[in-house]
Amino acid sequence: MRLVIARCSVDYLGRLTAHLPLATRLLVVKNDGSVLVHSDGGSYKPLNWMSPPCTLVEVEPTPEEAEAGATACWIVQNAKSDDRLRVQLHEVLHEHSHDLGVDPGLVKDGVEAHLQKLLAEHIHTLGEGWTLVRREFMTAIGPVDILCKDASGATVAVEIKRRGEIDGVEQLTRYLELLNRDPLLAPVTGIFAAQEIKPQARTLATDRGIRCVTLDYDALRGIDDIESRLF
Amino acid sequence: MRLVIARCSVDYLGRLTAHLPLATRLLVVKNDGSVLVHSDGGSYKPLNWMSPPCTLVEVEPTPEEAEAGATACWIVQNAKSDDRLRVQLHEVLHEHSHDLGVDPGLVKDGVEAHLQKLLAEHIHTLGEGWTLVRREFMTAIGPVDILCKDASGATVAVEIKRRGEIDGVEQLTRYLELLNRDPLLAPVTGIFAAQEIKPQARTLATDRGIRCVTLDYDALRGIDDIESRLF
DNA sequence: AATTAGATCTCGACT
DNA sequence: AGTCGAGGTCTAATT
Repeated sequence: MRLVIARCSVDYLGRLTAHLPLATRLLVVKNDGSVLVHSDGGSYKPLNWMSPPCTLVEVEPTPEEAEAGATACWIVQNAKSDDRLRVQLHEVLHEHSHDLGVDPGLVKDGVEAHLQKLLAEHIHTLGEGWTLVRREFMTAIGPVDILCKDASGATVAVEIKRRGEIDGVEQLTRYLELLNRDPLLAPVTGIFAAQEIKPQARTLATDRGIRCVTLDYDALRGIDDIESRLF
Repeated sequence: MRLVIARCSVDYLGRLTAHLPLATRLLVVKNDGSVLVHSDGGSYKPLNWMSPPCTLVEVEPTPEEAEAGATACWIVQNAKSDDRLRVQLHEVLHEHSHDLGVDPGLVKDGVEAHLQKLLAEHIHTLGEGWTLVRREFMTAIGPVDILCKDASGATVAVEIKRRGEIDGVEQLTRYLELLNRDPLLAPVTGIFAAQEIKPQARTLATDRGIRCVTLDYDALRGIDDIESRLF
């Protein structure tokens, strides 16, 4: 990894064109040739970048660029597309290279998968006497998160999201349409379950007769802990 | 901006929990307190990070952490949520601070807006004798990208995407439903136009009687160039 | 390899 | 401040 702090201007040419005027920025060149251009603010997204696989070549600035003050020019070319980054270096203020080695990588504990597992294990939180049919119930257009039956034995399809938005309701609607064509299952009703449900999504769901349930992740985990302590 | 290359381990606690085992990484601390943890590969996304607004405090490692080799510990706490990053520093290999100042920001030239403009200007590419009604035709649920009339005078709503996926078809369907309630416009048919249309989206659109059109950005630009040269 | 759904999405525009 | 749509999305899982 090579770190350069420099006064520079940057041009990107590819799926769009973008230009960064002359300013002081951090340039990170990774081992795979990829480049990040960061300013001293914003979030983790760089102002500009080139994704691997790509190659960096250093060229002489054109007479016009040299006239404007450029001392060097990087051309970063993507190997698969014709995306290209052109960095004009005017003044290098700091430079350091270091070999980091290979990273062991991130260990994650997901949320939506965990929510699905917890809710499937405690399906009675949806209603007294409810029973699980199965998780990831397969249909022609994809898996339904949870299929279960209410106390009367009627089928219910549950769609789970971390944040419930309008496209989640659309997705569940498509599943319900399909499931209701199956005489062995019909009539199938729907539950839209999420940690947080956006007002528009709630309105659309309610309008379509889909029940909305707000999931409390910590509470579900709590139930889980209590029950695992009991048994 | 503060750059640190160090052997470190990182834990994130917030919307999910994640752990990075001990390894050599780049730590970037920006002026607003935000932190990026980068390895020497991957894309522009850091292995782990904390978005602003947040504060970084350096604390003594716990006895257990010190035992394991930690010499310092950063706690990066988000100011609005309870997201938190804990960085255990085992060995600092390089450190450098630099004031970058405020960045003038990125100048962009978008694609979807440009596609919409080009198609509106050359609406006849959709069919002989077609005429533009208007771009961004406003409805109660949002603007339709392009409203036009075919050679027979029938109204057509066009939804434009760079990449045509299923939710774009859903969006156009909602517009068509609404537009067809207006007796002055009905019957309104739909065109789903994109540089690239995913098979599932094409199937759904076709099933609903929506015509799919693949847009050639370069060709449209070409027509534009030729016509501007002619006139 | 291609497709799809999720993301600690991020980012901007608009209400 | 919240919502919505787009992204040079990126990324991981699955077909």
